[in-house]
Amino acid sequence: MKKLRRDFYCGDTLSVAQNLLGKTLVHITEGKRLSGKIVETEAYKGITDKAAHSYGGRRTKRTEIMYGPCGFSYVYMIYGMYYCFNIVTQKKGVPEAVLIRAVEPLENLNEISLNRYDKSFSSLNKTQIKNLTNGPGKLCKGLAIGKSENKLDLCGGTLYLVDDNSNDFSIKNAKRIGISYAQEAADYPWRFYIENNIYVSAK
DNA sequence: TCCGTGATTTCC
DNA sequence: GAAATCACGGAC
Repeated sequence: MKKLRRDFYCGDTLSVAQNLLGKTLVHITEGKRLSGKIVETEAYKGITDKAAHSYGGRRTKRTEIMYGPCGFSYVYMIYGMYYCFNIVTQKKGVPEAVLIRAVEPLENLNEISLNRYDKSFSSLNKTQIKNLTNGPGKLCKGLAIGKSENKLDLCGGTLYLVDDNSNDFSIKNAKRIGISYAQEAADYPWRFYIENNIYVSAK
């Protein structure tokens, strides 16, 4: 169980997005350890990617973190209600990132359940368990990732990834989700997921 | 399958 | 100021 070092996050964003699959996302909050295995990611290739917040070199207070060094978190709010968790890739000045779309909950299932539903894990039905963290907004709520988790160094002690040597799966790719406005970029197969994992948000 | 929710950022 | 937005849950 080794914490991933910064060089893991630095480099080609499409490669990092695939390498992230099977890794464990850990959030230490209020003395508790919440974690889940990453099963679905999407790559956002900055300047040339119409679906990215940083398309065309757009640089604002919100996107500033993407221009920094790799291995930092980029958490943004969407539709006024939900957060999405991204990992900044590439070197300083290149605003690319990987969106974590879904995880399989691993540790402290009861805390994750309370965060999501205000109900204990043992009271959940099958559908509720499946829906715990199978989407970008859901996993942020479940793992308690919000505004205060933005701009964190993933090489620190609060929010980080570990390698549990989970390699026994095959990777599928597909079009990204929810970006039909992005014209030709909407068809790029930059979504990656673990085949046959029930926590993947869509097939 | 569709629609209301609802806040932050960005664009004009 | 207005529009747009990398979702979700519940009503049909």
